[in-house]
Amino acid sequence: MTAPASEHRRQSPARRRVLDTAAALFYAEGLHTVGIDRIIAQAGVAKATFYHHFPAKDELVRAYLDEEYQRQRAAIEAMRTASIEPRQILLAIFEYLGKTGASAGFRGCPFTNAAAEYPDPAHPVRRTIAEYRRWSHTLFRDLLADAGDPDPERTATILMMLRDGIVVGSDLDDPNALRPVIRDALIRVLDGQTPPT
Amino acid sequence: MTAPASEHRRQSPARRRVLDTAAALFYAEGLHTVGIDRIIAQAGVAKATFYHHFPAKDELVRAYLDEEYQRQRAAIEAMRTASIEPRQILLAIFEYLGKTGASAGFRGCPFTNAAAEYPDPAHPVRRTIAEYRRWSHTLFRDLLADAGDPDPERTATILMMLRDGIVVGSDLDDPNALRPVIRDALIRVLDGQTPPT
DNA sequence: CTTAAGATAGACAGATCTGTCTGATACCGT
DNA sequence: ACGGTATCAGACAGATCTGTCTATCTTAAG
Repeated sequence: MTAPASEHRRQSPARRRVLDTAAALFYAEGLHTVGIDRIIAQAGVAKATFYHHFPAKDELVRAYLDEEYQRQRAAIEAMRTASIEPRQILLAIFEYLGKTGASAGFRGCPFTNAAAEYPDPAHPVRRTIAEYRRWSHTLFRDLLADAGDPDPERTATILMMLRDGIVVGSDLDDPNALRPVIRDALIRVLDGQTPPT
Repeated sequence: MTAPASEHRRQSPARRRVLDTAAALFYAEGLHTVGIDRIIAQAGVAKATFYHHFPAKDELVRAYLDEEYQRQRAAIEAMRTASIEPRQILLAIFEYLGKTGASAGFRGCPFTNAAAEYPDPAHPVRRTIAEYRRWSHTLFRDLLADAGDPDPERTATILMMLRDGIVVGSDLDDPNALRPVIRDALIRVLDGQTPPT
C-alpha cells in the first residue's frame, strides 16, 4: 500500500528542500553562477544526499525547469476545466503576465533565461525548454480555435511573440509602463485580422 | 598629428583581435562559460596584454555589448539619412529580424542573453543593456511619429514586445515557421488601433 | 640613441566548482 | 530484530577561473 521507491525519492524532504532552494537561487541569480555548495548549504542538506537524489547539477537544473512547467500546466488546466470562455482565459493569462512582471523579484522567464546559458539545442535542459514551449504554443492554438479565430496556428505564433516580449520587457524595461499596454496589444493581435496580401 | 593615447589603445590590433574573438565566443556559448584563457588563446594574445587593455572580464563583456550596440545604431542611422519612408524602415527592420533569426548560428539577442547572466540591474553590463533598449524604444517611437501613428509611445512599446518575441522565438522555436508570420504580426500592431475602452 | 609603450610566454596565487568517498547515525517496513 | 534507505559532516581530488607578476622583446617617437 506504500508508494513505490521512486515515489519515495520524489517526496523526500531533503530533495524537496534542495529543489525549493535551487529554484529560488537559480531564478534570482542564474544557473552557472549558483554552485552546488551554496544550494546544499542553504537547503541544509549534505553533499552526499544531494548526489544521492540528483546524478549531476544539470539534472537539478532540468528538475527545476520541469517543476515550473508542471506548475504552470496545472494552473492552466484548472482554468480550462472550470469551463471559462476561451477568450477570457487568454485575457486572464496576459493579465497575469503583466501582474507578475511588475511584482518584486521578477527576473524574466526561467526557460528563456536558462536557454541563454545552455546553447546546445541537444542538451537535456534545452529539450525541457522546447517541451514547455511546444505546450505553450499548443495551448494558445487550442484556445484560439475554441474562440473562433480564423487562423489559430498563425495567431498562436503571434501570441507567443507577445508573451515573450512582455516577459523580457517586464524584466529589462519599466514593467509599470508596460502593464497598461498589454491588453491593447493583445486586442490588436486578436481582432486585427490581416487582409490577404 | 598622431592620435591620442586612448585612441592608440582602442585601435590596437591585439585589442581588436580579443574583441572579435570574445564576441564570437560570448555570443555562441554564453558569458560565464567562456573563460579569459580561451579567449586569449584563440585570439593569440598574451594574458598581460589582455589585462593591459581591459581592467577585468566584465569590462570586456561591456565592450562586447557596446560594440554591438554601436553597430546596430550605425546601420539604422544610415537608413534614416537615406531618407527612406519611416514605415518602410520599420518593415525593413522586422524583415531583417526574421532573416537573421533564420540564419545559421543565430542564438538570440546578445543583450537579453547577457541580462540572463547578469541579474543585478546596477551592474555596468546591465546599464549598457538598458541604454541599448532605451535607444531601441526611442527609435521605434520616432519612426512611428513620423509615420503618423496616433500614439507612438504606446505602439513603440508594443513593437518592442514584438521584436523581443521574434528574437526569442527564432532562437527557441522553428525560425522558418516564424518568418512568414512576422509581417502579419507587424501589420496587426501598426494598423489595428484599439478603440478606447 | 634613448626611452616609453605595446606585446609575449608563462608561472603563480587564491578562490571556486563539481563530483567522489568515508564513516557514522537515524528511521522504517518487514 | 534486521536490512535497506535516507541522511549527515566533511575531507578530498582534479579541474578551472580570474587576476598578478616577472622577465624579455619589439617598435616607434622624440
